Amino acid sequence: MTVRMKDIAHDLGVSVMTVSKALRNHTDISEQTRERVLARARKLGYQPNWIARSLVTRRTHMVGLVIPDMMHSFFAEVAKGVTQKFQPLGYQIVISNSEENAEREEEQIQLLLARAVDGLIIASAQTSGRSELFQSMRARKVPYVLIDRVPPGVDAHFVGVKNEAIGELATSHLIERGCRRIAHIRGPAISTGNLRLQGYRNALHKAGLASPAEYIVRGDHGDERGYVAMQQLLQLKKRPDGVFCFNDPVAAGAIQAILEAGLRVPDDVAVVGAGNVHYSDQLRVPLTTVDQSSLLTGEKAAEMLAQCILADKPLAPVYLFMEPKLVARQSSLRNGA
Amino acid sequence: MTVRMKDIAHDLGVSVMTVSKALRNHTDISEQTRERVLARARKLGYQPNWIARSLVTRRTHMVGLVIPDMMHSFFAEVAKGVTQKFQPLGYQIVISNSEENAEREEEQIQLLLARAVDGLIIASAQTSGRSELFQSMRARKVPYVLIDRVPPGVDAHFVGVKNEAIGELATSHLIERGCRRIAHIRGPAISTGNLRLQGYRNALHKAGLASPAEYIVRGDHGDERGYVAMQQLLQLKKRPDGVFCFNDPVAAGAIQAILEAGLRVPDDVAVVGAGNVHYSDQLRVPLTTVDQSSLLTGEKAAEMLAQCILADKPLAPVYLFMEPKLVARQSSLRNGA
DNA sequence: CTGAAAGCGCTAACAG
DNA sequence: CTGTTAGCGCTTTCAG
Repeated sequence: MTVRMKDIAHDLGVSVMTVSKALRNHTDISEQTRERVLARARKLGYQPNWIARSLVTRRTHMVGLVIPDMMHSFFAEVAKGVTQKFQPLGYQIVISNSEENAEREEEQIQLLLARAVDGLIIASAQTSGRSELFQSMRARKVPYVLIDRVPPGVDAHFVGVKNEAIGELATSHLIERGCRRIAHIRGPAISTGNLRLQGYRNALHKAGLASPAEYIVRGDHGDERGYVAMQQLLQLKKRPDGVFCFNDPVAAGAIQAILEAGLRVPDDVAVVGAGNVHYSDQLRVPLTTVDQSSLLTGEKAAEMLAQCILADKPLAPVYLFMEPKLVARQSSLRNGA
Repeated sequence: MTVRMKDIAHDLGVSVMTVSKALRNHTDISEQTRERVLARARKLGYQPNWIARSLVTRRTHMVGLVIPDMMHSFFAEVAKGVTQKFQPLGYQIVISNSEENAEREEEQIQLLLARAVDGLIIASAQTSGRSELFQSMRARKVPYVLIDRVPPGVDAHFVGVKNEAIGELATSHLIERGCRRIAHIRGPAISTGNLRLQGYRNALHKAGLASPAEYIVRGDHGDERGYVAMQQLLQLKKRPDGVFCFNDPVAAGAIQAILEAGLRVPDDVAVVGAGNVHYSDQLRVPLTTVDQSSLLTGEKAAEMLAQCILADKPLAPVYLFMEPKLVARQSSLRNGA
């Protein structure tokens, strides 16, 4: 069976308490007994039982990470950032997949709370103002940090990119490159999608360009949807000469549709994505995109959460909005300006 | 504070035991009291404390997943498969990143054991025969399933692809397409890398083709390494006309090197990868690759582990080797045969 | 410096 | 059907 402190104590003829203290480097233990305990522990291959320890200390040294899709390379990168920051602190990460489903997200969070994780990092899939969930979390005093998306009606720690700026950067870039009929394949109706759309509109407005309603089509997250959305755009009488896509997977799908239609990228239609996923420079047409510091998002969220956990009391919410950066590549490289 | 069973019991004037049984739908509780308990629990927003429960039941309903790199889309896909299978069973996944480092892997596994996970799924980074780790796991009777790689000297449940077949499929394909000077950018010195190399050799041998030593260069996992390795190959007097790359990221790097050298893919050099990562058909040159059923790997490993956990005693090791499938795309589409 | 007492929140086993 | 007793492995508190 597994060795317990009791076993070590028994072997050495000391009390369990002595063992406990020795193992945790308490000061009020003689150097000699500490050595004896440590030696014995090593020989028996003792591993502390974290379950028991957690029950009394009320610390599990686990943090929950709730994301909508681990296959999306943005979230994978965030997860990596979070892990990198927390692993050295002795924390482990429990990952939950909400599959972009608000109810499942809620279930998973409840489960994580039942497991008494020390904190949570959440890329929320909530769309309507179901803020009870977050209120109940606050009531329980479980620290949490939101990332990427701002659920409606929630006021909490947040780390993400300036989404409106993404839309503006991408769209202005297309304008500079000489595009005049600029479409947008928009994302889902959550903060990221809405704000990028808003940025797109701002940029067009500033440049005095029109944005006809039919130039805005729904693309969601995936590349299949981007493909379909682009086909739709290509059938318009006034075909767009530039498209800003919600994210890189959508843009990849859009490019495929354009090429299949016998058109050229960027000469006939220029394309800009967002996210700068790590293979975006290796796509059929190297993709112009807007970098949103995915890894850093994970790292910053982890740091924030770690602070909350250490503080051991609710801290005033901190909002960290990161500045996006345009990464110009071939998909928007046209004769234009 | 958080509500405990004690609170419900006190409110209702019953014992904690009654509450406990009612909440877990034990049979020997009257319908009436069960209702009362459930109602009260709901009103108070009671959540069972899994820590306490785990301490006595010795079941945590957590499984550990140890992988070398969560950014590599193969492992992300595996993780997704594992999660999909386990989430409905009420299990949660603790993910640990070994960063391809054997010692860190060992630490992480020890930590997971200390957390008393019910089981483990491991893509091991062990290179030398340090099998003590796995022996100690067996001694502790923690069920575990290995995936993707077979560490030397370990005999345990396994799910992975037939790596030798991958090498044979890819290389034979290049031969069929008319390549005669076929190089290999090999992976790391673990089972996957070694076996794919072996398959490459087998195929060449069967076809009576030579495999000069300088045609085999080290590429490891990443695309930067594939890029460098390819540059090296391009400088040989007898330039290869076909390259089988350890995996798709490496192949992407190789293609980049070829194009930058002013050569064409596949006409000057044909390229085949392995893994069929989800963006491989959208690369600059759509990549011929060998599919290894990543998602299925995760799902099957999860099923296997779930069985072991349910069985509650050591089961004879089961080895599941999946059949790879060639996915022919443009990067190998040449005039050849 | 060491240890005895008490308890974290829950459940298994048995008694009523 | 309900409750009592005991204890999971550990730590906190406080007395020697």
